[in-house]
Amino acid sequence: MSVDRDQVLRSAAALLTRKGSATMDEVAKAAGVSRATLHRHFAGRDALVRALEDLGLRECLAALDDARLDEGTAHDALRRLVGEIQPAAGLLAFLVTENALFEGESRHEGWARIDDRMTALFRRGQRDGEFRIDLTAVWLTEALYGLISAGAWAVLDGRVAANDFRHMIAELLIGGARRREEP
Amino acid sequence: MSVDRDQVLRSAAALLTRKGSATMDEVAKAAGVSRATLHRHFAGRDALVRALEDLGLRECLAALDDARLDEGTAHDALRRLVGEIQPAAGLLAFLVTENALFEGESRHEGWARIDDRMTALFRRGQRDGEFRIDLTAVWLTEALYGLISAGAWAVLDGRVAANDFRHMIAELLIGGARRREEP
DNA sequence: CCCGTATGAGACATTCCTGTCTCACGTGCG
DNA sequence: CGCACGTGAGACAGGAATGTCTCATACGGG
Repeated sequence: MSVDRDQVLRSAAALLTRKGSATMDEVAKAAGVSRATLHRHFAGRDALVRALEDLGLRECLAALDDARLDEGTAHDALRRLVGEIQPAAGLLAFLVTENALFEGESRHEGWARIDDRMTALFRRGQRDGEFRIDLTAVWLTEALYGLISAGAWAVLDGRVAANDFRHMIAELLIGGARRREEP
Repeated sequence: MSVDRDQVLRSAAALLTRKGSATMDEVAKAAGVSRATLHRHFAGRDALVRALEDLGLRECLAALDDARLDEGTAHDALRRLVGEIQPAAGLLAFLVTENALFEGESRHEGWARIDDRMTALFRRGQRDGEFRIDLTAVWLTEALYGLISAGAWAVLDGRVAANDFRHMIAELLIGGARRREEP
């Protein structure tokens, strides 16, 4: 009977990513609830986006924790991260795209911490000689966001199987598209 | 005196990518023109998005032509493509993100042709043994879109230098982040 | 069983956006 | 100079979206 708040947010993210001008009515329909109920849970569009931020932030932090980024090789940590973050990929795609992460001129504070942890992973990989250094850690972080978003959309559109999400993203980011003699 | 139509469209794309719910008034302000003038050039929001589609389509097709995708190695063709498409990266980021490319259920016809040409490049690279085959050509195409968008945003935010755009994207896509002994 | 709780449907006033119009101003050209 | 053209600023009505409200209904616990 009770509405699944997180599920509503996920539907909203999926819709808003593809149609940023969607109205509250459309969001409600997409989530399968009435506009009245949507308003009971989220005071307005701003509150809805805020809630999306919060949920995305929490899920990303949880994924970062579960991925144990400082254990093992940076390669393996990155693979774990992509796998752990997959459930939040849709939310992430929305948040990365939308200005939601920016307040004023600088990035959302909580988001900056996520950025930092990811960048730190790439830096560790570079220090340990696992990652090349001509591609900056900051760029690798941005690229990871971009690939996760692209992966989320590709899965939604049926262009990539959900089961391949982790492999496609992690292997492309780590090893690139070049064919190699030795694995 | 006369308004630069393409410049208005580029400003609109940059704004709409980050704030999909922006109003015509905000678009006009961002482009540095009055709302009246914006309306004189684009009948309404739909017409504006249509014009964005057209411009993006034209620039991407031009980039594809100039990149001569079927000449030389697939690696080099990809590098040329990324370089040629950089001026259109902002537009592309908007079009990839927004539902603009979808009409009904299937992708915009003109866009499907661009997709095909890019995918064909990756397939050629796979046939010639340049690209690995465990990452599908369709995914590599999607990933290229994602990386171009991420690159456009990173440049806009000053996180990556404009001059590094081509290298960061092409090298990451081709070679990945892994450090190698032999180049 | 009955009551509390949460939802869906719809009405409503208000606010905001849109699309169009008019008028004044500045620029370029003949 | 005088004219044509394009623009900025603002007013305006119409419409769409928002936010709030009421009422009926369905479910679930006590």
